[in-house]
Amino acid sequence: MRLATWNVNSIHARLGHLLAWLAARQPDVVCLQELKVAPPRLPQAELEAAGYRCLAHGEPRWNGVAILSRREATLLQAGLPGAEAAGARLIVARVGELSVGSVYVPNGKSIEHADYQAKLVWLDRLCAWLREADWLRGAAVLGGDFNIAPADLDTSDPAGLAGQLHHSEAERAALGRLLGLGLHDLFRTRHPGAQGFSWWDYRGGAFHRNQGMRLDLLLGSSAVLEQTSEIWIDREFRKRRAGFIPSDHAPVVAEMRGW
DNA sequence: ATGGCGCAGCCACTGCGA
Repeated sequence: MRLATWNVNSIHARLGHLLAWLAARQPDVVCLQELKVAPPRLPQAELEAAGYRCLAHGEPRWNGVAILSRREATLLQAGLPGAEAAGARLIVARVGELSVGSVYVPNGKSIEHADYQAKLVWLDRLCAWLREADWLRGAAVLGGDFNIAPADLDTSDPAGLAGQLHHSEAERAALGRLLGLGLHDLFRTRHPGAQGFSWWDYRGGAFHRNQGMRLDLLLGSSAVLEQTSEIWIDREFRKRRAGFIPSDHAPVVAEMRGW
């Protein structure tokens, strides 16, 4: 089974790119973030024609998360309870024996901004909700844009950006508490010393210069880690291709023996 | 000249992303 997460930066603007990627990579389950579309305007027909069911939690203009699957999927949760005002940032579904969550953590703007404190509160609420979640105890994956560079290896300028947004101790501690629930950062676990970014700024030729961060993570339970044979970042689809403007994020893809 | 992006929407500017 092939499972992926991808912040598409608007599912409408990216639809042609997304369909080309689905056809090329043939993933079985995909966590999407930043749909930026009201639910009635989701491209359900195009996704179905491509062979994918789509469970989504969206709102106009901002945020929005979805889970695509080739198999039947059952919705377990749409929205983080108690954090609805922060936007549509969480959806959880069951696909066969596997539970899958797609998450879009608030950006935070800057460590001086009120949104940064709201980001930390949101992460604490997610952690508290997951602690009580039955679905996390079995074969489970939480995939998405966590908006945190987990360690210095995951950013192109660890000295210059030390303590700044995505790099602060408080953000990394919050991510650490999520991992403390029994989750594993699949990329880091399988590639302990490798530097692999998943986001590059649109500006300044950042992708070409490989100035980026690893913000997009697949966190798996122990049962999932045992079944993960490979995990890789699909940089090909961050490149500008004929007729397509890419997202500023690349897909992160995991290969699993089970399910 | 101090930016060399891209998205959606009460649409020609603004807010947001990271």
